[in-house]
Amino acid sequence: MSTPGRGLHGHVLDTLGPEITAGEYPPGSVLRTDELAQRFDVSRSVMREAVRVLESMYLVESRRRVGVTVRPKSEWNVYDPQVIRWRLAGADRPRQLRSLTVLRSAIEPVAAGLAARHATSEQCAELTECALGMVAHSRGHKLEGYLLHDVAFHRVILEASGNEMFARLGDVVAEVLTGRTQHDVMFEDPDPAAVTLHVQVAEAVRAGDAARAEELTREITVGALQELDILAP
Amino acid sequence: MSTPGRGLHGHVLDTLGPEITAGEYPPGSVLRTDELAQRFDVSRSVMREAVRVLESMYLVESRRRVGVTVRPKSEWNVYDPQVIRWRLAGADRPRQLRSLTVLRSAIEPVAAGLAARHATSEQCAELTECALGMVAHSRGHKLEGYLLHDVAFHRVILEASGNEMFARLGDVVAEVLTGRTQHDVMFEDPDPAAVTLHVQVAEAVRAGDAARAEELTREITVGALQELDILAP
DNA sequence: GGTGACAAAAAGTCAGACTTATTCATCACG
DNA sequence: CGTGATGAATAAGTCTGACTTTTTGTCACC
Repeated sequence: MSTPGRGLHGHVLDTLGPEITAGEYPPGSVLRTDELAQRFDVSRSVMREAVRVLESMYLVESRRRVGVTVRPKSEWNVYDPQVIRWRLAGADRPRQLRSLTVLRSAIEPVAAGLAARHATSEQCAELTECALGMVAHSRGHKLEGYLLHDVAFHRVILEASGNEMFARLGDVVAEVLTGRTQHDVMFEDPDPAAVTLHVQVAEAVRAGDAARAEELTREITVGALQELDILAP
Repeated sequence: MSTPGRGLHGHVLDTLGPEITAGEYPPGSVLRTDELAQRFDVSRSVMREAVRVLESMYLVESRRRVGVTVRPKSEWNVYDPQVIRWRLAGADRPRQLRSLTVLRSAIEPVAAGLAARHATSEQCAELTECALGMVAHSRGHKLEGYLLHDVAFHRVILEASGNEMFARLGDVVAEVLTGRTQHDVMFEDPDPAAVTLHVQVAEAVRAGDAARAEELTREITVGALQELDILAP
């Protein structure tokens, strides 16, 4: 995924971004453009472009006569897909995963409710197809296939909500679900109850039952929270 | 409060960003770096830095031999504070305001519930202070003072949730609330019921009653939705 | 009609010189 | 002593021009 190697400045970012988001430079640390350019063996122009990008992510601030200072974590643009990916690849991956899962638990039920109101018939069909795909891959260690349909399912829900802010979280959810399968929990077949819930959500959306779609999705996200030992109220 | 005039490339962005987010260039439009540099009377280096930033916001894509092509709206990083500001300042401000208010309605109740569990005593004190400030400015056309405390209130809630993703939405909520007061609805004193709800939320958080804090906040956000004629389920 | 070579176009890269704002230290003055 | 002005050092900011690389479109040729 991502967009690696789109030029020299991209390569610089692929190294420097993870370093910063991993907290290797404490807030207030000062980097010098010239030194960085030397370190990465690129020209100052290229280095400057990379710094501009980091600046637009609120990871650093460039000031005359001072240098490039690292901003405190609390100011980072944590919704930037690139930042999310860097952090998921780094040391505070568990923390990031928890934050994102809580975010999901807030967004997805509401999105499902809206989807029940706004989904087109094509989207309903896609949803059903995804749910059936999940069922088909729910037994016998077909985790890759299951994941594929799971991701697609949640993507469709978010898009069908008709809210662009929700729709853009599709990538984030995909990242979380993928990470969960690849690294963390879920060593064996998925929880049958979760699979059933997805099927029921698809039904509720098709039926236009917003309240039911919302509640069922809430149950799904509560399950996700519990997997990470995050207590549900 | 943005960060205007942080260099020539910033000035370019202040013009070009709003143009793109306003949809002046349809998706797939091609811009040339050299022409843009001429238009803004800056060097190519400066123009390239600006393009890099636009690229990191997924507004454009720069490809060799082709030029800088504008991406479809569906790919924009709509969570970038800069993009949000540009769009709020532009033509589809109403649409943006609706999206963000729906987002609020999903996030803030959950955040309030978490705040009831995690808020420090200092945060509880701040919250009460904000709520009282709202009460004090709720009558007699003191909209500026009311807004100030309202913004602070929601900021504290989001921060007290302990979730960094929620915390970073403080600026967005501030933007929405400010916009609402300055341009749109709310010509006279705020709804007394809303004021009361804020006080009650502060109480619930202090008491550690997560369910009550969540439900009361949900009522607040439902009110915000209704102000924009967005039907509540 | 498909295939491959060639040429044009635009972004990408680099090096070097110059400008400008900011900070810090020094020093004179109250 | 403090305090404020002065000036020098510093690192980012900017510009220019030359060169490279990749991609694409075209055109001849099979």
